[in-house]
Amino acid sequence: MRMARTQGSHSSSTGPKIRAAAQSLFAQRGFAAVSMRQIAAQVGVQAGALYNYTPDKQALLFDLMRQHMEELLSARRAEALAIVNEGASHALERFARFHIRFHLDRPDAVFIAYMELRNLTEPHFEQIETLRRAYEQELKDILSAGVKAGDFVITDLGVATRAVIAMLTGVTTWYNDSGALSRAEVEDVYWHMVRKSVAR
Amino acid sequence: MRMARTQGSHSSSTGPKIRAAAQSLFAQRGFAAVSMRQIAAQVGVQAGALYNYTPDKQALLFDLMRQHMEELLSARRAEALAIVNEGASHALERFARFHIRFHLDRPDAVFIAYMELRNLTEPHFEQIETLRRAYEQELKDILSAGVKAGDFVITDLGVATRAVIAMLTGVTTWYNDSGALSRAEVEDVYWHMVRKSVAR
DNA sequence: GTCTATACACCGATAGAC
DNA sequence: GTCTATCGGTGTATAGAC
Repeated sequence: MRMARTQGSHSSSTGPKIRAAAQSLFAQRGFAAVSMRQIAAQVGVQAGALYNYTPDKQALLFDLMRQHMEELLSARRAEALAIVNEGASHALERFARFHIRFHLDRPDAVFIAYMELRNLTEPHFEQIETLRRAYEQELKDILSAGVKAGDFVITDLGVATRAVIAMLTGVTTWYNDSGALSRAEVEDVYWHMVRKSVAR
Repeated sequence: MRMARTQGSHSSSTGPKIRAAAQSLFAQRGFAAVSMRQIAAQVGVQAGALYNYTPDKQALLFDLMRQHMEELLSARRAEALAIVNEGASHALERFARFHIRFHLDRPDAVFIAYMELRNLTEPHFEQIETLRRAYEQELKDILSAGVKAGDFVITDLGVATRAVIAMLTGVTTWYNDSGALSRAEVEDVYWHMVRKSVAR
């Protein structure tokens, strides 16, 4: 039986809307628990229409994660490029504050990037992992330079890099804008701890 | 059509087997992506038999998480009770090494405890959260005592507590027994960083 | 580009035999 | 306590009209 068309936006902005809806739902409930029908409902289209924008559900997840990681890496590199010849300690402070700020600004994307890695197919996983390692390397280079300059004392460079990132990223699991501390105060607290953790 | 019985263990150990299978599968693929049929297949029973042991799928997840958190808390308290009158620095070292050891020994349970909180119903979530806060308090008490004694300098006690736990728990995301570092070496590296992060 | 409709598979949970 | 069988629902993805 043929039915009259009941809705449908024919909008050229459907693509971004799908991405936004998927990001919000994936972060809230998890990739596996969200259906294409739920994403479509949030956008205001039927489920079949989503396949004009993504070959499948998993590719939608991958696009979100890749965009997030590329944004993270390029934002970091842009900030690093703007500064030249600063000491290792200032570079570390810049990295720590950047990391906190960037992550607190994007709670949904951050959550997905950390929780949904196992839902990527192998080639997609590899691409995300490459981006993650490149970002990690940014911090590793700072720590390495600080050790060479005698500013830092670090037992194992790789472990220290991951430890600092884990500590900083942890802020996303508890920070709330309506809590007792402002973002600037949180940045300060973490920066002091990071600084001391690699100090002489 | 009635069929002949084809398998079924009638084993009294089915309960533990179900828990083990669920833990392994939930950790690998995520709670929402695992079906009761898959768990049953790994145990060697039919899906319906699982409901002799759990009222529903979500209660199975909760039991795993509660057991893990209770084990974590009681193991920590048992170790703390065995020691009296040690300084804050030694207490912190003990906590750091305990945390790393306990978490590296239970990668599946740890992964589930951190990733699947959102799949708990509200009353179950509250119970797990209470246990998590009690464990966090163990570290907070150590840090607090160290500040009072003048051993530590900490800007914000709550943030520092969460930062140290996040740093230590991070070891589970990369450590591999066949890697370059032994568990003892990893403990040392993290302990040195934790110690300095709260130092004067 | 979106719709309606549907193919085909799988889901959690339950009923009742043994 | 486990089985077989099934209920009612939902899943991803696709086909074809407009």
